[in-house]
Amino acid sequence: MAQTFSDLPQDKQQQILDAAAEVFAEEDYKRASTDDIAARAGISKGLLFYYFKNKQSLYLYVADHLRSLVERHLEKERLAGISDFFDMLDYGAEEKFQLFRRQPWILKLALRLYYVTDKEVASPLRRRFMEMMEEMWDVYFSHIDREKFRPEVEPRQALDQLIYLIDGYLHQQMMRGAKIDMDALMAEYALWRDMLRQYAYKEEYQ
Amino acid sequence: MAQTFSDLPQDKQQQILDAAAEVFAEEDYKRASTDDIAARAGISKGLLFYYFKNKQSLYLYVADHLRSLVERHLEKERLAGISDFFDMLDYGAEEKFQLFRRQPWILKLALRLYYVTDKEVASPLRRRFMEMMEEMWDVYFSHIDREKFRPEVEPRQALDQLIYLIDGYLHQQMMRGAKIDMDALMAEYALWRDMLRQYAYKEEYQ
DNA sequence: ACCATACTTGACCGGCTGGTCAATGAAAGG
DNA sequence: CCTTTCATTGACCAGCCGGTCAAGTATGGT
Repeated sequence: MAQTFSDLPQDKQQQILDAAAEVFAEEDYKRASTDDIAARAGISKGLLFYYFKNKQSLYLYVADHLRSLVERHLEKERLAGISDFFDMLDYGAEEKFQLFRRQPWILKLALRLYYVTDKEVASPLRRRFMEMMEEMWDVYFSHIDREKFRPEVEPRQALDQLIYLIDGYLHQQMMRGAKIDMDALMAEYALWRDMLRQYAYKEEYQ
Repeated sequence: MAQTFSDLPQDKQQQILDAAAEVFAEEDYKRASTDDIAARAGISKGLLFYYFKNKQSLYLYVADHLRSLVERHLEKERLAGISDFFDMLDYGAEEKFQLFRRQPWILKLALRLYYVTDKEVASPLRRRFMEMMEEMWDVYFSHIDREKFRPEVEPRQALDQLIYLIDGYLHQQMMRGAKIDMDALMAEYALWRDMLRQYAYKEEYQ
């Protein structure tokens, strides 16, 4: 976006961002039309392109906005006291589940972004997700207690596996066409966490 | 497709199917153009629409073709003798890895189809995947030895979890933009299988 | 009141693409 | 040959959509 957009009054920014997020959550990148976004935001298309160089940059802006929204939601203070890997997982999971339960559109949009394959935005989005993962690792997990792990198991690997499970599960649910049921997801999560702990932790820490 | 397409000589069918598969593997549903497909197949667009009612039905035809191709590849005789859940997993995995290693485009196309979000084709594709999963379950796993499982673990659940892991892993790899490394995937697979066995099987069958 | 600047509009353009169709060619049958 | 039937072509149409721009409106300073 240009300078100009961030100078707008909060509520007008919000109004445009909401419209864009809405349309981008409902439709494919290609099918999500800027006409539609402008109309829902109650502004002309010309103005939309006055704020944003093109559709792609609007898309990426929405993605960045979503990211910062999720990050802002996590209370960074509480996690300082957590040194157990699985406690940390629980903490992160709970915070996010809470957020998604309160504002389901966030999850809906996040999933769209996560599964985008359109070549015009896929690779910049990829980079963002990789960054987010790295940052998450650094902030949350880099100084957890490795002593509890079996020597042959890398904590990062265990985290990745949990991500895969969630990823695959959500994808499957999306394919079923069902609304994402947060309670069911939490139940599954608890199962996976226990399985992973059994696999990753030494006997005495189970 | 119409009657007419299946009456075509094999090599011409192949030529068109190959072109379509190629384009559909490279691009989004929306971006994959019928002009392009016709050109690559060496026929006119008019003829393409003479064979197929519309782009959607061509897409689904390609999907069905891929499915039958994969199914035909599995040797159904050998699996009759397998009653151990994890042996069966190994068997299925090996067969598919082999296929994908020999013809990487199959995996590439399959992934595109698997992650399609375009509303014009997403839901029919979904249905196909669900069917495939059910069929796979019936053929491969419905009569495996449940005795070895801990009573609280459902075999189907364990299978689903493995699927989630593979799904998530492949998606992550795609996001990295890397070509899918089949050897790395097999190594990961072996890990997951062992983890799952540890979790799902009674002590004495580990 | 005037002007300059910034904001806002919506008509418009051009490119792309799914799908159609009248016309042409080729085969088959008599 | 002639005719009927089928296969094949490619020009064409209509709709959609990203992006532009000349023109209009509001704002604020002087």
